[in-house]
Amino acid sequence: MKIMNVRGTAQNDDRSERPFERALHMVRSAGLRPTRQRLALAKLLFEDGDRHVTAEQLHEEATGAGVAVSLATVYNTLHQFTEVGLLRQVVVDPVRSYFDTNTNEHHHYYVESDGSLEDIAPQRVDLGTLPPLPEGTEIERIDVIFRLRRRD
Amino acid sequence: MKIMNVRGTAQNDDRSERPFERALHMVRSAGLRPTRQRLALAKLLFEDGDRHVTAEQLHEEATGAGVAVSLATVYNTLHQFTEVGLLRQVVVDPVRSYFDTNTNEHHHYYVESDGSLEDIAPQRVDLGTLPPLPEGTEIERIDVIFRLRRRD
DNA sequence: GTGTTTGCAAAGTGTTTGCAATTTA
DNA sequence: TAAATTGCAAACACTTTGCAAACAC
Repeated sequence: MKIMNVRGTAQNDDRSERPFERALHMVRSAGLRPTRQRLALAKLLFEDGDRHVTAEQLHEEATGAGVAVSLATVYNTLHQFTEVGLLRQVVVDPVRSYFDTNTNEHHHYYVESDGSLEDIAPQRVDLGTLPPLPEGTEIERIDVIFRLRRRD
Repeated sequence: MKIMNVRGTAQNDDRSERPFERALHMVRSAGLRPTRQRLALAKLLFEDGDRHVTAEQLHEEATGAGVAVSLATVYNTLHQFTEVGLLRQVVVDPVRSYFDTNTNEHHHYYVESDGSLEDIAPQRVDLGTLPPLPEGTEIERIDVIFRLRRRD
């Protein structure tokens, strides 16, 4: 079952389908060719609920799972998935790029010391009245990042 | 007039002093040797109210102002200033690193298309009740970023 | 003087790209 | 078969580092 959102980009619902079918269908309905690499990466990314990965991590994971994918392809795929709305890029660290499988509105906890990133449901963060925006601009998105440290 | 904040780091008040004196004093009270380069950079950074700069920008500015500083020194200085609390690093763009002369609590407007960054006073953003934090963690800082696009 | 800081050029990191070989439709 | 995609290695941009020369105290 496929769904298109307002911008016409593919949406990842349907957690119940088998991983492979699901990956196939997600890639297809995003308008991308279902290549071996894309399917393998989609499967890794989307079969286990919400995830936050770096290109390096995903590449190692794929390699470890016996899927031969070059790092360059992982980068390309992550960006393509982001463009079609299957992923969202999270900017929390000046050196690493994280990609989030949750594309809905939500916020993040970030523990810099171990690089861990966790979702916060949007209704847990109430921004109240929005501040006046600079002339001639409109909001594209609001990111709220709780930067945490481990106690002790 | 110098002030130390709770963490014992130097604070940049005293906008009224002449730029050079001010720079000298800020660098000194931060426990850094007042070298020609540090003073020149501090002067550029702090003489004109709140600023957001990248290393590259500051380097060009210094060079343009007739101050010979190597880019490596600019990077080192920006990080040293950040460590001692004179600057704060703002993470909004996966490729550029911004440094903010406003080290007090506040938030940001960011227009990705032109890389412009603007402060939002903390009292304009009311976060209401904070969400429950992951076990064993505490808040270091909360970043709210309004990602904007230009209308038209 | 002595320890700190600088500049340079070289090395590093994460990421992107050009292009031939491969794969999908 | 035609167009899209991949992989490799080289190129990239930004940032850090090693070490000798310059500088602050």
